[in-house]
Amino acid sequence: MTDHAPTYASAALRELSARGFLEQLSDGPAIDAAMAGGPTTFYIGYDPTAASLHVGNLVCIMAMRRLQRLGHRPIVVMGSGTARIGDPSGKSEMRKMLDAAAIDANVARIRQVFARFLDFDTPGTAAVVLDNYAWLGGLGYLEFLREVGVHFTVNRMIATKTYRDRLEAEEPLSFIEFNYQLLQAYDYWRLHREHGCTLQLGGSDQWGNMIAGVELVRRMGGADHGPAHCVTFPLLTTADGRKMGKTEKGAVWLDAAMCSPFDYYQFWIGCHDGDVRKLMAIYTDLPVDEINALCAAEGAALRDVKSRLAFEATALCHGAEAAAAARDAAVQAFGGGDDWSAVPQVTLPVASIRLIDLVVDPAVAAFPSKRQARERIEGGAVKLDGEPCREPDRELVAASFPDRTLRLQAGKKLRLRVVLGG
RNA sequence: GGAUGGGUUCCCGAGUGGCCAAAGGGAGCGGACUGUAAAUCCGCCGCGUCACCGCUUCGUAGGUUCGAAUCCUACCCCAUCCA
Repeated sequence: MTDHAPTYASAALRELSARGFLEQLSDGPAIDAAMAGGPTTFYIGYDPTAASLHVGNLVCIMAMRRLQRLGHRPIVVMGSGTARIGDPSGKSEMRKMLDAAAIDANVARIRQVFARFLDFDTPGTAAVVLDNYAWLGGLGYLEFLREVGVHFTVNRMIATKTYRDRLEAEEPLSFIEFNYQLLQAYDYWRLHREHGCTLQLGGSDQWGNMIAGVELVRRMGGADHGPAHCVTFPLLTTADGRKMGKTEKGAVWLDAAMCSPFDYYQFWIGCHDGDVRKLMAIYTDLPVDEINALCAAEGAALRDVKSRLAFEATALCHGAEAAAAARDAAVQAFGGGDDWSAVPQVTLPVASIRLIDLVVDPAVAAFPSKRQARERIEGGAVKLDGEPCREPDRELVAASFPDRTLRLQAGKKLRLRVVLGG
């Protein structure tokens, strides 16, 4: 990826390249020239198919942040319209269709995430959020076919990876999904025409859809703002080849309600040694030189570099205060401290409970089944207030703990304050 | 349409009538070690108040048998080859 990195004239591409963002460019030299020549309006689309974005999506958001800081103008497109269709890219089965209410609820929550990463105020480069339902919602079928449909050949479409994979696997590709690419291309055309957008960014699985947009803009004769381009970013994997951003508990969400700052911080600090530099380059604002200097550390010193990574990343997403709290909590919870005030807390509405029942309670969910919980407890995986407890049947009585609160430690990762009674 | 081989627990993959909840490997989890990392070693790895008991599982539905993942029947799906 960084093998023969070309030298770019634009600060934008130099920055993205140096930080490991670039995967494919529709026309590198042209993009470089355009961005070197002045502010470029670019966009990324997000389909609100979940209530929050996760760290996988964050790659693109950080790229937007980088570009905005270099004077370019971001447009975030919330795909309320396209979410009603479902993008088949990278999926082997049709996604279940979402109803309008669910989509609207998702949009409302996701919008808030962007406020943390992008600047919505500075005149000239302020980010804007648009919703493609605004132009897709009222689209007339005949009109759309005549205006847009004529520019696509089915021959060409089924040759693209997204559709070809599905067809070759002989998995059903519904007609509604087959239309997805046209709608995304149409988004680009509208943004180009009405907002002067000349660059689309996205994950590498979006290449086919994005190129379709680039071509549509050209065919629609929209040269007013210069040619349209697109750039993709790599799908990040960890040093041992796993998809970035997944943990045992699922995706690492950016919404504090779905993934606490404490857990978010833990996600970063738990990364592999070999990933630290790459993650810092993409997920923090630290200058490349500083990252290189930090990552020169070896052995145990890398631990401090990781905590820096975790702090920076958490601060961006949840604010410096929450990040500091997460860091302090981590030091306490994993460093043998007693002050767990910043560690996540759950309350169980009972005056007493057996250890095994506690540990399996949905609110705690330390282990997947009672059988395993029993085995783990007997194997010494659980500590209460710092003391190992190997008795699954031990009755925990609220009154015997200060403030009816106990510090629960289960396995390597889970740290929780448990309040009994309520 | 025909032939042959196959569908096994998260994945790969053994198992061809009882000793099979099902070898082995991977992943995962827990413990030790450590740097909340890696490597290594040990343990666990369907569910259940749970050691030697019960329940559910080996493509689906039936059948034979005291007893089946293993045999029979039909059906579905996959791979390769032929037309």
